[in-house]
Amino acid sequence: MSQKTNFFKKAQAVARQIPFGRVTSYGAIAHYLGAAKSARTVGWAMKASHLDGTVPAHRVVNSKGILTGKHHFEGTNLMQQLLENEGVIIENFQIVNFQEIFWDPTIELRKDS
DNA sequence: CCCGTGACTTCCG
DNA sequence: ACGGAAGCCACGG
Repeated sequence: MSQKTNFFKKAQAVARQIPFGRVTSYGAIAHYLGAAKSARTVGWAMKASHLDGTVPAHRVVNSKGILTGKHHFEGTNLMQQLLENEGVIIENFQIVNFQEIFWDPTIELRKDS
């Protein structure tokens, strides 16, 4: 199986399921995976996912809605531009309507049909 | 094999 | 309420 690392694979899977115009946090994904303290590893997966090009890592920010990983993207404001392009309001590299567009996998991806 | 780093979060004092 | 330290997982040297 290609599942070298469940955490990595799962984090990428969740990030990939993020709907358009929505954002989430590392902790939310980590908590959904059952490891709230492993948020850093989620960010690692984002980096790898970004290299993979199949996961919208620009939709993933920290708990404060700040584009922490913007510096890891191409250029400097690419991440912000992508989010704004989706209708996300960002000010000073921070999502203004973060709570409004926050997408929680623990709630949205609830096994509850 | 051991140590350090990293796009974070939570707990303890 | 604020500040500092620990925790967790994976990868690189």
